[in-house]
Amino acid sequence: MGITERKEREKEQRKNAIIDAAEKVFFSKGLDAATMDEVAEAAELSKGTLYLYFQNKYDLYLAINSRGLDIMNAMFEKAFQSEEKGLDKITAIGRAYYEYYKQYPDYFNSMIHWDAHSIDMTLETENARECGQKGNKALEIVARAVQAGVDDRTIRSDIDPLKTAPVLWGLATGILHMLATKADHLIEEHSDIVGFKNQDEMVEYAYRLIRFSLTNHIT
Amino acid sequence: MGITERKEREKEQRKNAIIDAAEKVFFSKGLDAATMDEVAEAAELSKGTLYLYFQNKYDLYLAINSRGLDIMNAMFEKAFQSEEKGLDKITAIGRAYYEYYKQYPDYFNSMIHWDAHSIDMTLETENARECGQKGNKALEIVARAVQAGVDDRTIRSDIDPLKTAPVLWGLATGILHMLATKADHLIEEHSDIVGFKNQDEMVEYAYRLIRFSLTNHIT
DNA sequence: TTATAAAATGACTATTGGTCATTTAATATA
DNA sequence: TATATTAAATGACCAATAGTCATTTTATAA
Repeated sequence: MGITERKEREKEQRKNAIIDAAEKVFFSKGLDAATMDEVAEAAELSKGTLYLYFQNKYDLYLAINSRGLDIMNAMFEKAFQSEEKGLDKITAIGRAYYEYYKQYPDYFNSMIHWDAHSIDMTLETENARECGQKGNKALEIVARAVQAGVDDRTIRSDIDPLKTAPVLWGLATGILHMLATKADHLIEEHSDIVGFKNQDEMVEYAYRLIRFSLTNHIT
Repeated sequence: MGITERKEREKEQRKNAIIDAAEKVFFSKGLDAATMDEVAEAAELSKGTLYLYFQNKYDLYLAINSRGLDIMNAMFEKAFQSEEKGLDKITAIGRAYYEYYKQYPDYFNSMIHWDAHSIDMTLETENARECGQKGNKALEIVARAVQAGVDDRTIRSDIDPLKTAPVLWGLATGILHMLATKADHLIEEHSDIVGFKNQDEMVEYAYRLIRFSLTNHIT
């Protein structure tokens, strides 16, 4: 009898329905301002039910973030596949990261909040673990791309993939964080300090710099 | 009569005493878990008094962050002065940033929270403005260093200081954020993905890469 | 049809950010 | 010095909300 399976499936569906509702509420109001009552309302469930599926408010937020990471990793995989050469794979992943930021700003922001929260709170839930694993997966994709670049000589041979991948990740994340949190203000209000017309230009410039550091320049 | 001046001074002192107390509480418990009652208790004042000096909890947190930015900028200025050549100034500032992260991890973390908060909440208080200005000042110091490097030819002549400064800032911040939020976990638990023994090594590697991208390599 | 198990509910509690009428202290005035 | 006025501090209070749990409802098994 497939009753257990069906129930399992329904449970998963309900869980996803809650996450759907939570996205709407959290993304429109922000994590702090959003209330669990509002999420319950949006999900057409009672508040108590939410806590049958998620340990607490932040655990639910991590479930949202986990979804975002899936989308991001899918975009990374696609970018990886789309190019032949290692260096081009890296560039493609970098562009995919920027695309992710632009197409899914709310998911991207959830990553920033995840980061900030990890400083003073470590949650030991399934969602927290999944987020961690998916973060590692992103790193692995980058590492594979760097390795490919070392192998096909499109990047400098003295580059260590296991060192370069996390560094590239940090560098790109730093730029995109800046876009998400400060860039617009700087570009619009402080053109005397920041010489970019828009975000595209800043990403292009930053990526070119990074790319430059990976390639060989001895003639 | 200097009564007004003295009162002004006392007000400032009280404000600082509150920030002192708030640092202890916020840094030990984290922004969310800390309560205003605890801050009041630590400051030996009633809770109501806190709100005579700060608009709300987060405004008080920004006052803490503002202090951190002062320390950071002072370290940057010192680093800038410590070297003759532009490229060395940039390197020194980068190292000062890392030193700041290590010596004042709590202040550094407050910057991360500031970032994250700026996504869904913009506070229009004096402390918020001060933080913004001090952030810009950091950027200016970097820009001056880059300009010096262009002038003395220690960095590539096609580098635009007003573009490069914010990018460098984003890159370095990205690396240090990673150290603050993920690096230890990655280094200890995922040595198969991340090839660093410790944080020092990661910063060295990342900075070398960035430095490489600023210098001339045509023989 | 009845018993059992699973899922959902929503009233309730505890916590806490923020307020404000009242009190206390400091300064100015007579 | 005594009194009036202004400034600073207080803490009881309120509203909002995360999280709980005894009770009810629904689904499944006997």
